[in-house]
Amino acid sequence: MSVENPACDNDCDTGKVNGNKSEHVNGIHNGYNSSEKHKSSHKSSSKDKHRDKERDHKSSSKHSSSSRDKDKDKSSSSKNHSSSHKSSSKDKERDREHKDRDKHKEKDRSEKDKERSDKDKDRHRSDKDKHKDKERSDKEKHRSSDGEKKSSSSKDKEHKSKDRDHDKDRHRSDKDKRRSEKDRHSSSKDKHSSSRHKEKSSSEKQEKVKSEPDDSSSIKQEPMEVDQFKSDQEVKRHEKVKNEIEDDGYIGVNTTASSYDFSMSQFKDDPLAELPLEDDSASGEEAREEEDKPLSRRITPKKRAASESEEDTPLLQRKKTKKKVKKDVFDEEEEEEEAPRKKKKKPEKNKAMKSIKTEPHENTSPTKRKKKGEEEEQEVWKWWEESKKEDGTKWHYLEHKGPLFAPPYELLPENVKFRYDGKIMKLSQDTEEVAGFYARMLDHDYTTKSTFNSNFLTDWRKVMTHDEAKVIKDLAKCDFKEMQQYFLSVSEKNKNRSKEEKAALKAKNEEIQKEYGFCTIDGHKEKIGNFRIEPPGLFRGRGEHPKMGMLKKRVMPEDVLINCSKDSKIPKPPPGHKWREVRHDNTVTWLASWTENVQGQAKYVMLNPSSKLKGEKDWQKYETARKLHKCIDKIRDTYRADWKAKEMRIRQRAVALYFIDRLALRAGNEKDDDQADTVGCCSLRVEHIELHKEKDGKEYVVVFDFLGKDSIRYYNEVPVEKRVFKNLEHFMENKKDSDDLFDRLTTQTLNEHLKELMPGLTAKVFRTYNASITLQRQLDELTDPDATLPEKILAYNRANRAVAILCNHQRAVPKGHSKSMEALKEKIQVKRDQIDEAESDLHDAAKAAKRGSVKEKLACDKKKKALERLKEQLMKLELQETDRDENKTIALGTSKLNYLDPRISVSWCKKHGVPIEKIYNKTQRDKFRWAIDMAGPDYVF
DNA sequence: ATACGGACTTGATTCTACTACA
DNA sequence: TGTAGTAGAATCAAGTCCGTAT
Repeated sequence: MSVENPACDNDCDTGKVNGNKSEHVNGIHNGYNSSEKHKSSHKSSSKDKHRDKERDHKSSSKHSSSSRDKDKDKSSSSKNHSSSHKSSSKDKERDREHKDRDKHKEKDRSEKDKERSDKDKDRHRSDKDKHKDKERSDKEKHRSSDGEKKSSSSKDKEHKSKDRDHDKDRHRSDKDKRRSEKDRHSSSKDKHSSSRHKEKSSSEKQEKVKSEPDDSSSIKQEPMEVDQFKSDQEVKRHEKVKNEIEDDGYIGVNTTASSYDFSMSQFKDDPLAELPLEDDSASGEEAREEEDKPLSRRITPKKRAASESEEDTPLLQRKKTKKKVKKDVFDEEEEEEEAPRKKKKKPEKNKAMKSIKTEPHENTSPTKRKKKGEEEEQEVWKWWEESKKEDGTKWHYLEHKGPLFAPPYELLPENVKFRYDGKIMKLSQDTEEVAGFYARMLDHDYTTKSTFNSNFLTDWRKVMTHDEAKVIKDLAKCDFKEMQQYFLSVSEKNKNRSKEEKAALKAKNEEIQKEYGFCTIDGHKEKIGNFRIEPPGLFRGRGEHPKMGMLKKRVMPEDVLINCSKDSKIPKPPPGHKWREVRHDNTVTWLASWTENVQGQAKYVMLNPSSKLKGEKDWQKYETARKLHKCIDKIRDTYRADWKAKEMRIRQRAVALYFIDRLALRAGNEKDDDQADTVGCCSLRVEHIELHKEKDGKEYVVVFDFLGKDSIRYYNEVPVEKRVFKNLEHFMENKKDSDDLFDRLTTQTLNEHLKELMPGLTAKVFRTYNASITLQRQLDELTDPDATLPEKILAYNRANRAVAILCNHQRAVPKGHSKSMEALKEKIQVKRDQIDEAESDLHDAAKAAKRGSVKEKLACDKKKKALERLKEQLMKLELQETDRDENKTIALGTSKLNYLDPRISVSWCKKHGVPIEKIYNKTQRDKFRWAIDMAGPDYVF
């Protein structure tokens, strides 16, 4: 199947290809070492590496499960050199642990194999086959032998036979291979950045448009499916749900949980889709206005720093021009709100803010909400009912207590020894602290990676005393075992704390939260998101991060910038310390910041998502997405037309945009070599796609396979239009695997172009837009107004899931998943038996009732009711089963929190009488308070 | 033009607290 | 009452995008 944006279904073949997301392996492709990567200044090196990696990963995936096991064994024995000779006692211990883990893994593996093969089977099935499946009973399915499944799965495309655990194992072993391979390659590493440039010019010459038949006229507008991987359970559920519900029109043509139908006609019927594009001239003017903004009006940090005295100059004026544009946009959108919005008089905020403490502003409309239990009444600031600030400043008054620093290091007890080369060694405080960071991670896979180990050792030696550094040179000779044991025992002790201790601790934490967790902003008390400064530790990059294992240093007040109102009570640094700087910049939202030493990036203390500052921005984000909805047709027409453009630059842009729109890919900024090698749309390389004129019965299939954000694998097989396909072929001509696919395109140029199409439009808006519109359409499609509450919730989760799949949001299979599924299944079986029993009981009772007395009739009624109750319970359990299984590898949270316009969910809840608590938990309700308050049942995205 | 860095959002993982169950 | 499992919260890495410096 192709996972794609259902809203953008105007172009491709009807078919779905069985790509699948289930095996987008989570961050686990990191298994090869790239410690040398950052040393090489040539991008090609990392790219080559990546190619190697992918090659490996392709070939390795061909392994049968047994060879995988072998690999695994190999890997455990072939851990990198330095870590392989850790002290023998440690090894034993770890071995034991590994064995335990392996046992579990083995179990999991066999199960996963089964599941995977099921999935694979399903995935590759033609539609006809799928229909056959529908007819097959789940019992039959379960009976079918594992072996059979395996053999069928092994025929499947290699990629698909993966899941996280396997990958982890495999990669660990493949790592070494890769390393050696890489080394081999490294000598021949091409400096392709320069070669790429050369090629650019050469390919420029080739870029005459080949006259292709205009196939745009033959756009197929048949329904397109976002099909997901199907599993055993899905088929099973499919049957159940289909039988029970489909007749009622509960679910569309294909009722598989994972196959959603999206039809263009539906799209076209959308009244909003037909709305004319916004006035171009107006938007052009806005853009011009933006451009016209004098540089002098803009604030630079330098300026800021240079002129502490300048603080008083009205900052609000500085960004006025820009913000005016924003404001216009926003206001315009606000008018479209169907939720009645009482416009309140704008409070005068910038005067005498000092005097305002935590009292709610008189002009705001706080409502009082009684929270359950002891919780006192909480003021709710309905900022969304106020008009927006026009001047672009983020606040007028800001007061807070400053960040909370990590607790100081506590020395280990005397009896906890560190040994080097078998000999006890007393470490200095700093050295011991850093050693402790490593000891805590001993159980983690990280410590088996040589990049991690070498980075750690390097940084560790930096904090050592001269004498220590003279001795400690080989990590393999270090024995952290006692330290690790100690930490484990401490955490064990913490777990077993008495009630009183726990209560005391809780109280203490609440106290801290009370003191540091809130700030006063424009007269309102608001929650801070992360008031704790990150404690020191070892950097844990995701994927193959060249800096993993480096020491994240302790942040001192001298490193911290404080941002607050000049006239506020300025937070006091801890005794004996000073802040690095106190500034009063109300054009930013952070309260404190510091620079982290590993990547040199700024870290910020910011407000909680429930705050006005964050909420307003969030709201605005969805408004931009809604605006895109109005001109999406035109934009799609534009990029389709651009596929035929003369200029390569424009064609590349158009094809990239098509991917971003249809597949919800991320923009894909350029990355440095000292980061993990991951890509997005604009940074895709030739090696990341494969073109198939024909694949699995589909024409013009593009296979994407790359590591995206967080090194999460994106794998998708997508049938595209011929013109896109031809363009891609053209883009790939005369290029090496490691060359950029879109060599004339950067995120900047793409976004510039998008800005011209619609003010405020950037690549990421497409993700938001497509996620939200998908949710809305899915909800419309999947919700049966007459369904029971659990069914409705299942429908919601499915709609949510469709989005998560579109966005490729994955998670590791929860630890006890298979176990808990089994338990659930057992429960269901028990329930079924009960129902059988109840049915026969009822049968008897009915007979008796026919003959007779009132008493018997009553008994019969009673039995009837009991049976109904049981059936209801069964259905609930079954729904739970489906939901849980479908969610196994998919993370719903991210899309719920970041991509789905909450008003869609809120209106759905209101329309269908679903309590909002069933959809949003407390934090989410806090974050989306504005939406809950504002959206009525008729809200349309 | 492009490199760089600031500010903010997005995202998976890890920690913790709570809940359901034996 | 203790425990396992899970949901929710916290954490912090890794993106996007924008403006400025070079």
